Amino acid sequence: MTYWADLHIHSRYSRATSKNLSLELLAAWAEVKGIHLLATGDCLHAAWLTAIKETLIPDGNGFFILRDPKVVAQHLPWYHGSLAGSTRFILSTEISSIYTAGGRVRKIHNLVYLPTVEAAQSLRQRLLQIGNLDADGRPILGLNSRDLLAMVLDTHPEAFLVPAHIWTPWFSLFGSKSGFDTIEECFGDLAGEVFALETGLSSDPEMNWLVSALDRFRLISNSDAHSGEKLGREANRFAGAMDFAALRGALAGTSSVAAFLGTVEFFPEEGKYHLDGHRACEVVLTPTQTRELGGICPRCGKPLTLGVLHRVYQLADRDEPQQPPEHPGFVSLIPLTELVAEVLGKGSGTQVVRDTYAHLISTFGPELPLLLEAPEADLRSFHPLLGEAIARMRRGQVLRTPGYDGIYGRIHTLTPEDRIQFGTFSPLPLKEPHRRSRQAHLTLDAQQKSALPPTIPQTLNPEQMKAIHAPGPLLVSAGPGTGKTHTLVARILALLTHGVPAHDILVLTFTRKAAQELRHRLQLHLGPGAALPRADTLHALAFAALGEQHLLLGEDEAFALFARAHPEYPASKARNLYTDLQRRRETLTAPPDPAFTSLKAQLGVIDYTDLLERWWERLRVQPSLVPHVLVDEAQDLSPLQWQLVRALSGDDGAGVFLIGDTDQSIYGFRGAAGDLEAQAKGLWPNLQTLRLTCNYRSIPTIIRAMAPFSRFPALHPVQDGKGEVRIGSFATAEHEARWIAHTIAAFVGQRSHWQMDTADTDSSMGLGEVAILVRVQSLIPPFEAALREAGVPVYRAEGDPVWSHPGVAAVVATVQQALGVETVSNAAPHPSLLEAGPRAVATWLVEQGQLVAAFLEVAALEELTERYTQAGSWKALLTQRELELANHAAYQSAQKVALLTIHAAKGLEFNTVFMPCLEEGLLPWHGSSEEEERRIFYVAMSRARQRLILTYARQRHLWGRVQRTTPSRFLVRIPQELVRPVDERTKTISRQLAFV
DNA sequence: ATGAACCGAGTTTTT
DNA sequence: CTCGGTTCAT
Repeated sequence: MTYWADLHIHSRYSRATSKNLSLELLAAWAEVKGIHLLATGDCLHAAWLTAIKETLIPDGNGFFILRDPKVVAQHLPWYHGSLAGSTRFILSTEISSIYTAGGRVRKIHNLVYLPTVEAAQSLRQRLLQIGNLDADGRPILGLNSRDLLAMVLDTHPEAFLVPAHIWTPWFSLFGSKSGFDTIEECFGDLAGEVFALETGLSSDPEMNWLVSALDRFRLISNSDAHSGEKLGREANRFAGAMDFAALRGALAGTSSVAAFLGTVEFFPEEGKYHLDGHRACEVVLTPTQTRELGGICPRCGKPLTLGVLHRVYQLADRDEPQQPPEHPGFVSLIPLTELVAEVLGKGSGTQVVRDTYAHLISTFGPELPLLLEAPEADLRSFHPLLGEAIARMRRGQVLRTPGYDGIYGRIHTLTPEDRIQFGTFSPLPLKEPHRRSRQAHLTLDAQQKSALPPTIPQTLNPEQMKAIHAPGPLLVSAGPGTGKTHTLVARILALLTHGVPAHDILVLTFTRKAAQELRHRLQLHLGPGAALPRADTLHALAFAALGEQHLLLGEDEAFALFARAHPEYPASKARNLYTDLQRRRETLTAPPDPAFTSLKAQLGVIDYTDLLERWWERLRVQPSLVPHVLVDEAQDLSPLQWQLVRALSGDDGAGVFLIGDTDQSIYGFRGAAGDLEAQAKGLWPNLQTLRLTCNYRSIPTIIRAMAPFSRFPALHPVQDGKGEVRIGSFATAEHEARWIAHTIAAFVGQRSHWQMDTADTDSSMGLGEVAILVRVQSLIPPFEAALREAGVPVYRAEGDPVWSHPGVAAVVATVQQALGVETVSNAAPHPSLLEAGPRAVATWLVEQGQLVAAFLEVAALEELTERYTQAGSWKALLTQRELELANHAAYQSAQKVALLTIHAAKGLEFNTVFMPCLEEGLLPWHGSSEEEERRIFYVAMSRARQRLILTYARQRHLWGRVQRTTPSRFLVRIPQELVRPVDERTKTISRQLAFV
């Protein structure tokens, strides 16, 4: 069994606490929060200890339970669900030690845990000799930490001590003002008796992983709550029996039956001393920047106030966080009240926020599981913006404005643009989340071995349910918006629930991003620290399986080698011959190419297709079957990849689960193998096929408009919100672009100018909810220009904005200089790469292209690595933390109108989608197959939730010439009765704004 | 060998 | 139009 524990709170007898705090109230709040084990806090205080003895009784395992569980119900009148009164308590207190050591005044807070009331009374007796225990729930004693620990250990063999919020400046073990630099300095000969540390609200485990001296400690996180509302804002997850000895064993790492599974945390930037700076000078600096400035404020010339991050860096002996193998992970959260307050644009103490909180808890259950794993679709149907906010929080897509010099940091999930759009809305429409048929909760298999029983999401419709339990080989044909990933994740969780070990499950995705997303979602369900099934791309698995003895070529380098291997090919044809060869290798129709193959072998390099080919060869010689292989986006598999899936999963395919949608196969040019069902049946004739037909994304009108573009019967709409499909025609491409730009600008700027639909008050045009989707990149610039002219911020999916970060730019410049090349790469390095050291970085740089041309001749990776290393260490120039900060800063600008190719928009969704340039030759693209173009059209339409606006121009400046155009043949396929033309009224406004 | 003039086509993108 | 590749001229 697993449980959540909050091991640091205070009673009403501590300073600045809520005066109505009682154990019953705390128990009730713990239940609402999803906390199973709660510290009593203040257990050495006479009055609180009396309350503990009166209200609680020992549970026989070193914890305490309510004497009368029924009393909790009356403590939260706003909560209409039932409360079981099952919260357990652990006797605890925080002690503030103020003493002199090493010639300095030390102020240290420590947490103490005790298994029996007798132990608490005995410790109380001893500490009464030293100071007053009843003046404050958190006693202040002139007792040094080492001696306190000695007394604790002497009190009861199982009693233990945990240094509290170790990085805060004023009262902690490592505090910059009055702390120590090492555990040993603080605890002396007893340092070995300390096995856990509380990281506190302003640091997270990752920061602590910079300090190798902390590797041996478990890092716990607690709320330090002074009121019921604040319980569980940070908390710890444990597996194993709920008893004191097991808990202690889990934290000490000495238990074989209990385990510490990690924490939920605040985003540490929220802390008010996170970064360095000067409040008055409005100067905020990262530790590296501070160091570069010699610790002096560039504005006033006085020493800067150093933050927690700086203090961590001072004691750090690593340049990048390194997670010790025995350390579980963590998840960063924002308290639900804060999220609701942000969504509503109200203060977190207001009545409407409380009411909404109450409604959410009553609907979805306790807060922690809600934040961690409530299905996004349900949250969105409760309230779209709240769903979005929680989704962003889970992805870590939060806006972090780090705190400094006493100023609290801010964590937001919504941008100012979102605020403008949504801020004026009425409060949450308190409607029930859409009810999908709920099925009985799966009963846990009795012999289920997993230490951590995952819960299968309870929101699955009957089709999805079938897809989760049907035996393999199984193909699930999942149209757009039908809950593809949801179903995939649920199937994985069902396997785990039935006792399949994580390592018997392999999930294949097409992009690393998709793999990451899946791992993230699984982790959310399974909890931090749980064993996750392998989820990765075939290429990544092949790379790992083959070992890293070869340099992996980028596309350009591979082509350069191909051309060199075939000097007889005219340059004009070589590129085509190369792409043709690569596609034929993917489709298993390529004749051997000895010249190319041997040149690669000679140079010790491989290309991406080689990865797959070699792995397949290897698997044929040394089969290595995985009992359960699940394939996401199966329509994108090439025949070569199909063979690999088969090689991994065996001929009977009993463990094979494929999910995808033939209608969304738009990567034919890359060798994707056409008809999904035919391909799969070809490999496993006994394949069973299911289809998901309920679309949770789009309104009925859009779904009906999409239907003619699908080979399958129309999807069943679940959403019933308002919206529309519109078609507009314009005299010229310029008019089209300006109309779209002004339509968006007018709506964004002044809602009153929005005339498309006078009844419109929904959220469908919020910035960040609008996309303009085009067939080819070259169509993007005119729209970008028109939007900028209209003052609308634009997002273009071009290279990762992290490259504009000064630290990253410095690294790039250094590498360029050292290697004598002009460009390095447009792709962002994965943070894990930075941990892996210079060799990995060098390999990555080579993979990314441009560098191979310079280095193929010298070939040896060692030389590359050495030259790179001489150029200056990557680590010295850029820490992972800063890279992340840069990423987040970049994200602050991702809430804009998205201007994307349809291919790039695959898998995304928007409330409003504009599809311009719908002209023959552009969509369908001339020279492409009508089938593939049809699917591209379908993918684009199906991105829209509420509003889909299709436009074309009758005249377009293209390729240096003004061309007359004809409307796309696809437009007439849309049933005209569904379409509202761009009408006169709108045109009038458009004319004023845009037409000449 | 290098440079000017000429010609023809123009996607999508991940590993 | 713009880019790359080919061709033709020096």
